[in-house]
Amino acid sequence: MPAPTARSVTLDDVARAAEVSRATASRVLGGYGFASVDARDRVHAAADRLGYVPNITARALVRGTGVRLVVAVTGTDATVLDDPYVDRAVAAAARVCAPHGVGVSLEWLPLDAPAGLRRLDDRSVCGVLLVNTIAPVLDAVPAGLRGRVVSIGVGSPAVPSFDVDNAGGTEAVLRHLHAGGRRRIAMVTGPRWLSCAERSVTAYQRLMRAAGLPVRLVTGDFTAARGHRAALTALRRWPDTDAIYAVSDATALGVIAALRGRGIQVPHDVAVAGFDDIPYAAVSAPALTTATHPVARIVTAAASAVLDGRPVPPVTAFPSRLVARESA
Amino acid sequence: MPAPTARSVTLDDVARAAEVSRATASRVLGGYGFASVDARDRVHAAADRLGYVPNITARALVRGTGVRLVVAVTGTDATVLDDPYVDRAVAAAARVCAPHGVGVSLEWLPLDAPAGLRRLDDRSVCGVLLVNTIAPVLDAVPAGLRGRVVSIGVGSPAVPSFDVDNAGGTEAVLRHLHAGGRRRIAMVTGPRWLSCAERSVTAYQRLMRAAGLPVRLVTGDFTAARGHRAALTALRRWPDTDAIYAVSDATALGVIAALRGRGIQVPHDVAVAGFDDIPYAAVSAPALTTATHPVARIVTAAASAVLDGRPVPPVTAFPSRLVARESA
DNA sequence: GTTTGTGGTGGGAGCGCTCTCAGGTGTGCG
DNA sequence: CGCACACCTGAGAGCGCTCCCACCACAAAC
Repeated sequence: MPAPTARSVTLDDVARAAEVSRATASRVLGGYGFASVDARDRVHAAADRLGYVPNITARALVRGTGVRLVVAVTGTDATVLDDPYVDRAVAAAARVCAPHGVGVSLEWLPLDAPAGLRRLDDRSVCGVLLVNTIAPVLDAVPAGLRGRVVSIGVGSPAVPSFDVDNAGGTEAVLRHLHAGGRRRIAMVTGPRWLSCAERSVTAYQRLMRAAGLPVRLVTGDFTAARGHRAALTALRRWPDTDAIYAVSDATALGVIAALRGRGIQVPHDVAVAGFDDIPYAAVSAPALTTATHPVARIVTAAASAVLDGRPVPPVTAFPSRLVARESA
Repeated sequence: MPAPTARSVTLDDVARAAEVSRATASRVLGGYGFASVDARDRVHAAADRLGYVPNITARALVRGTGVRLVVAVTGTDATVLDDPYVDRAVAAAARVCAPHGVGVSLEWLPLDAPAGLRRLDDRSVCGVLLVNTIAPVLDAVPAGLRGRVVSIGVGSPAVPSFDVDNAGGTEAVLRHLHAGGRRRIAMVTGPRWLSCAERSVTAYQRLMRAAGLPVRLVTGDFTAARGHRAALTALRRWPDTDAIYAVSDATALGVIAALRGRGIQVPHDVAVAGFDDIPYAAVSAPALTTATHPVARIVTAAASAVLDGRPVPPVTAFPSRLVARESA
């Protein structure tokens, strides 16, 4: 339970000191309505002298605007909150919200309890950013939250989506591998319940089939550890694999570590590509070829949309771009 | 400007539906004071039926408790907010705060404007976590914020500190390098204005002098790019360097990339060690030897202390532990 | 002279909640 | 029977703010 904070200077104090009414002080400080130059000066002087800082809680209460934006991450367990993608999203959201005096909360939305969203239907919540979410969660958005929820990923008629062009990014990576002469390309997927990761899988399947190449899928979960295991599985099943495309960079780094452990040269024997362009992709050995997308821009756009409360187009797609480095 | 949220079910609605007064409903839902079994049942039933969610803003206003916790990061520019350490801190803080309905804001505190803290002396702020801060900022903590501020790093008489044992961690790493036969150990520092990073430098200097070994310092800034440059500088100045200790893992990964670029074998020719144990330390090539410290635990402790408002010991130190991997 | 602005001001309601306080009603005990 | 002492309840003040609305003074237009 947060402890009460010390009493501070209120608008009443300022008004009294400036010898005007609270309404006038509010008008001056809020910058709306009329006020004589004289009153304006006196109020500003008093506010400065007293060190007045408006109480955002009270403002939020009367305006009914909410004071925190929730980043809700869907997943099987709370470890999804440790994802670097989530970290970046929270940081970007926090930066957008800070000037509004709005805080950011991180919530885990269990995969099997989509109704958990209801808990957020509280007027202190000015918006929700759904990360890595699934259709049942979108369907469970309570009416009171409508218009204040956006999804970073899959959308729905009721929930606008700000999304990465996973299919386009996947295509760029696969074309690059193909251009490098790779033909037996395995893919380490994300969790299969996550439709935005599945879009990459669908794109992979489509492109491989179109090119008459074999489809080789191993399920991963975005983590490096799982990527490590997945690489070994792929090599066991299809020893002639000459490239591995991982749906996240963390996974790709795990794949590279596994190959190194097996004495397999990257990219000479097996090329490896990831997806995300995390900071360490550039300094891994070999430096990781991946697809980049503007997480910060996506989240900034999404958070701004929620905060502004403007109507938003149902889908805003952000392009993904190939970053060719050493690993493929 | 956040948009007004839809009108939702209030305590009055619940009270009316349960045919009790607002006070009784509040008492039942708040779990304090007396209430007959009958009233209790009716209120709970009504709350469930109506889908009542308390408005945390209103509660915070009347209790005067604040609804957001600010993570304030000191640095020369806003890019400090992209630090993975900061990301982890925000995520951990958000997780502690969420159950209290408290949001987390991220603020950048310019290095040359310690008074920026004053802006936070607002009753909507229930606490401040100072990250990577410096003495002038601590001295500038406004009176109204006293008791609600803790520092992750250097402390002061007015501001309790939750800190990593940088000196101990540095000692552990250097002893490990020494035990591996390394004698010409260069160090890539953090920003020189950051006293908690400087503690590592002091420990390095002390230990090297005590062992009669040369002190070789290059200034870094925690980034991989700077680590890359710093490694080249160190090699130019002291070509016989046989180990590089970087004060952050990101820096160390940059160092390894630079050495690889020069065709220098790690750890055969030059050993490399970092500090932090970020997730990618384990999957880099070679896997990075580093010192780990419990960021999540530190921040959790700090955030809980602020939220609880209990008096806190002036300094709480968290041990740092060597993680020996391949790079040293 | 009356009407219609137009700039300026303050009263006051009310956002949704907590919590004090003054009052009940019922039981046990001297 | 009176009194203390539970248990239980609701009226109401008030957290700090915004903003509607009534009001006033004065000037311009009819």
